[in-house]
Amino acid sequence: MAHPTLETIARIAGVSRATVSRVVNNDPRVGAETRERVRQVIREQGYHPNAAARALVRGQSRSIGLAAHEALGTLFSHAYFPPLVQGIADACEQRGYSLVLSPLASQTPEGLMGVWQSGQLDGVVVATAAVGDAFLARLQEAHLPFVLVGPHHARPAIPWVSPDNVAGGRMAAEYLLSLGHRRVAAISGARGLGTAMERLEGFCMAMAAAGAPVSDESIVEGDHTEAGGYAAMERLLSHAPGYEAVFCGNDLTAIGAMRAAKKAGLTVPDDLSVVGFDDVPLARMVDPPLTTIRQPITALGAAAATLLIDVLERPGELPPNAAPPLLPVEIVVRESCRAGR
Amino acid sequence: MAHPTLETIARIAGVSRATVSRVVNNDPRVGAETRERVRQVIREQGYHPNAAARALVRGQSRSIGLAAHEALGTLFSHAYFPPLVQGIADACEQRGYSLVLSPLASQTPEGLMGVWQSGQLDGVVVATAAVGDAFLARLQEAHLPFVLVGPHHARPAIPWVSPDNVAGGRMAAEYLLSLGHRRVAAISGARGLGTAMERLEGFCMAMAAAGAPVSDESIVEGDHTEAGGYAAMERLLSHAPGYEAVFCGNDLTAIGAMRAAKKAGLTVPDDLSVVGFDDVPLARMVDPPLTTIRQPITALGAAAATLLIDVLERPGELPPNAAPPLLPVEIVVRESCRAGR
DNA sequence: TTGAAAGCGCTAACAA
DNA sequence: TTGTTAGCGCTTTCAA
Repeated sequence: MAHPTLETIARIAGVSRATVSRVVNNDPRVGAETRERVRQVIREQGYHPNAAARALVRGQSRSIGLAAHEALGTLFSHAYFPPLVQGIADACEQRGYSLVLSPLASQTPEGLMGVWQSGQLDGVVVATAAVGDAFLARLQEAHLPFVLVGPHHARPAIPWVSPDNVAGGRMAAEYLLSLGHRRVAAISGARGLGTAMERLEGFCMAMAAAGAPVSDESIVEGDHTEAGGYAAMERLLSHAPGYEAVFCGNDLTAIGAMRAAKKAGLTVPDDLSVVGFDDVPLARMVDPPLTTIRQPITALGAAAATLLIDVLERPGELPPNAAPPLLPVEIVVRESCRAGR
Repeated sequence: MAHPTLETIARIAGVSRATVSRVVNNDPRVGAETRERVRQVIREQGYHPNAAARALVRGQSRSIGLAAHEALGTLFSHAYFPPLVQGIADACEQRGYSLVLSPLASQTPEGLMGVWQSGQLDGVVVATAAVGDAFLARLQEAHLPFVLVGPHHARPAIPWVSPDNVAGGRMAAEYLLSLGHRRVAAISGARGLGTAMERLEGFCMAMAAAGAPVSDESIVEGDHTEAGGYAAMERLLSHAPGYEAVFCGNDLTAIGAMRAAKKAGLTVPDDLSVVGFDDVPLARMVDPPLTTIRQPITALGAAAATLLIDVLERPGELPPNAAPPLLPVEIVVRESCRAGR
């Protein structure tokens, strides 16, 4: 017998299907003796409830999807994505949910809608910093619950989780300031990217609070890639040299910036202090090891999945406007900064 | 109307459920006019077939799982895993399958069996180098089709895909030999790990073919981690110094070995040439950039998923003993090797 | 505490 | 070419 069904168990145990179902679902309304006998048969026969049948009758699948706006091809090469997936997977396991990766692949709107509307998923974690509004609209149209990873202030009813980017930017600035640096530049991520803007905001706030100069010139736009960081640093160096330190919107940017600094004959940290953001594994391995703001990415993924599952299991219970908890970040001091003067 | 069903569409279009089903499944036995009308209604109503109902009646879910023997926590920190997942996901998308990540999380045998036996998955890709025999036995017991990523010769009936590790080991040795080195050591992965043994085998074959010495002393066992590579290199240096080059079982090992060499006052590549295996992203970023054997990891994932889906869709069609195609590897020459003498 | 029966949304064998 | 019908394996009233 490859796959016994409820019926099989019921017949062998001499009870009805309903009773077996109750036993399987821990319904208290079953006699102790009957329960034991049924359990015994279930064990003997190696019975496991059929997921599809359950999903059909219950109207939910106990699985959630992971969606990303970017092409799948690039996702797993980001240092960011894998630990995020891990956090999501951890939380799913803990709550007894399956994690389905497919919908992030089907990039055509039709493909996406097909998956989303098929009832295969109870909800989805949208793991992308730059969520297009069209994407969100489509998601809402699908009547599929979802949560966002990353800050989102435009549509208030959407639940989201995020690291405390503002605090991180502030920490970076305060650290550099504490080292005695005054002329501190910043290479941000793309304007319009909430995450990047928050980090920059924290940085600027701390600089302003200390009376340190921040100008249009001292802040250049990167794109969160190594190449972007390199290019941005080159621009910084050519247009307005003389900075003692630079705060970078993420680690890749910082690594690119260090490469450009080296190329320009500067030594990090002797001539230029550099602070990154994220603490990707690479950060500790570059030369010099990068001082950076650590983002709890795995925790972020877990928080997102947990929030989603909470929404799924207790619909309407969470006040949608409740401010989501910001996950704490911390500074990891390594060797890319040195005291000024 | 949140979710129209077949019934809804049938009623509106004035046909039977069967006809709608035929249209949805592209069954040719539908009149052109009827088909068009039904399609129209489907579009208007935003109908999408319910996945659970389909899975129930068809007895298959069109989704596959990804299983790993190791703890989930460590998986996504390996440089190897993310691109593998990407390849699998790519192939899944192409064939219209969903990829479910959950089963690699539930580490208890009961948890695993629950998922595997629930019919939620049509098959699973087992992505782990060191598959325990108990694990395989359990998998077979579940009557769930699966394929292995990585070489597997012990149980012949199990389909697997693998990079050409032997050729890779040979390439590394031949390259080092061509540079004029004779005293070449090797730091392998764990004995008993098929992948590691194949790489070493290729290396030894090429060395032997060239009449270069290989001894028990010149081959030490690592564990495919950076720390393991560091420790192994230290051992090599203390017990039998004077090697001109070292072939490492993977890149992490090579990076650790380079660190140990530096620590011992050796310069890479001037005093010691180092070759790695895998070509993880890190390989190009370390100093000096690592010469290594590139493994097509994403292609490997895609091949595994494709093979699995082939097995699922054409049961019995593939001769189980057919030698699986070995995916080609290539040497990536960077700056960690220098000509000898 | 237990069972009978209806039905979740779909496919497929059989009829017409 | 189309419709009727019988389930797929499960949960869940409603009765007993």
